[in-house]
Amino acid sequence: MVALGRREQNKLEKRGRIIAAARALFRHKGFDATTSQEIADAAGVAGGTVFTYARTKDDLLIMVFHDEMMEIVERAYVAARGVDGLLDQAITFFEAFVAYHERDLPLAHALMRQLGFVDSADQRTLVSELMTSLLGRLALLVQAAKTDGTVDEISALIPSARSLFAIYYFHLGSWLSGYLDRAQFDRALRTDLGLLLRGLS
Amino acid sequence: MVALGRREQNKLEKRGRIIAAARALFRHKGFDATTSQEIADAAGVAGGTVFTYARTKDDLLIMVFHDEMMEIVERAYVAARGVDGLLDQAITFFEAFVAYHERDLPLAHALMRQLGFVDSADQRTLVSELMTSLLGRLALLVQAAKTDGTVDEISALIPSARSLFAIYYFHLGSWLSGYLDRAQFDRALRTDLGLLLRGLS
DNA sequence: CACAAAAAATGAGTGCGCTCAAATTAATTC
DNA sequence: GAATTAATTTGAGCGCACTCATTTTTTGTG
Repeated sequence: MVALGRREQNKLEKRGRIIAAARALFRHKGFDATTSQEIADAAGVAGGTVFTYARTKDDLLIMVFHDEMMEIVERAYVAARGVDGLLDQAITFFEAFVAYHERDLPLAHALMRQLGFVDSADQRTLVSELMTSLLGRLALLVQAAKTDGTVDEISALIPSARSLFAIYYFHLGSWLSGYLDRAQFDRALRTDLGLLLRGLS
Repeated sequence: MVALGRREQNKLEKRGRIIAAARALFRHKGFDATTSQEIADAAGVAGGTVFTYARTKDDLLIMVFHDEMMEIVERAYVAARGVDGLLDQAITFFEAFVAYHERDLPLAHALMRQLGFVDSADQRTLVSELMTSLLGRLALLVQAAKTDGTVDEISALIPSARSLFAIYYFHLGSWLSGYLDRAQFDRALRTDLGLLLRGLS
């Protein structure tokens, strides 16, 4: 067993307080309206301390989402396994994320904007972890749906999972950015995922 | 003929100066390093004036890209028509954008980040215009490649064009965000576009 | 326990995006 | 062409994300 020194303990606990404070404030007041000073106050640390745990306020947003999103991936996978046909499975899978975002659209907007381009190594680590988990689950669905005899390695199915996700992600952005309303989003997603399954030609 | 009053004239010309100044400075110093005051100075207006022509500095970035991107769409279409097979046509098409971004990666990063989520109506207008043009051209390529006898309306081919673009856009983000290097990007793009053409099942 | 070295926290300070009340300029009316 | 109204410009000022020299806390050593 690895004994965490007092220092490590404190840091971990403080980090937790900061993320929790950020989450609560982002939810309650919105991302932009929340100041880093408020987060610091709520976490019981000085203003500057926040920035030793997160390089930017944006990093904080990613941290806030990371844990919750990891759970949604599992929930989405379980839900998807409960339906028949890869198309409906994929839609059910993504629906779990949409439902999650729908509970706090303004924050979803902020996240979308942040994910659009990731520039810090810290963010990349968190997002990579999330994507690996998400694509892995999707790939499992694809694997189970394969009926053509070939027993593909899961890694060979990542491109398929990635393509499904790419299409979902594009439409998600269109919806959150206000190009599509929710009904249009659902329709476009089904259409385009279907197209991917069937093939363009 | 519509006579533009002196006022309209001035506004148009001033708008042009501001965008041109922003473009030059963004290219020369980078987006973040350029201050709105510098743009104002270079355009010969007061600091506040910049924000009557663009609501935010981000809007300015979209404006800077809009015109150039519209041209790239045409160039990309012409280039794509010169090759055979929809897959290679699509790759050639997107390659034109990649080549454009490659000339100024830092700025491409900034744009990517901005497109991730669009919140102002001004931005939405510009981006919509661009996407309509882009998807229209892609749809033309798809139409020309159709050999199955069906004579589809161009609007019926938008989902196909959209799906192609969605996959490109996802990989573009992965590349610009540093998840993929250029070679990996090329490979992933070809793989996934091919998958879309053939179909997952 | 005393002391030194390293790590972490602090908060006043800085620069920049953006606002807005006041000033300027253009259009309109008689 | 003066007077009135409307549109545009202006720049000082504000708030907030982020920095960094200093202080405080923790760990390691004899």
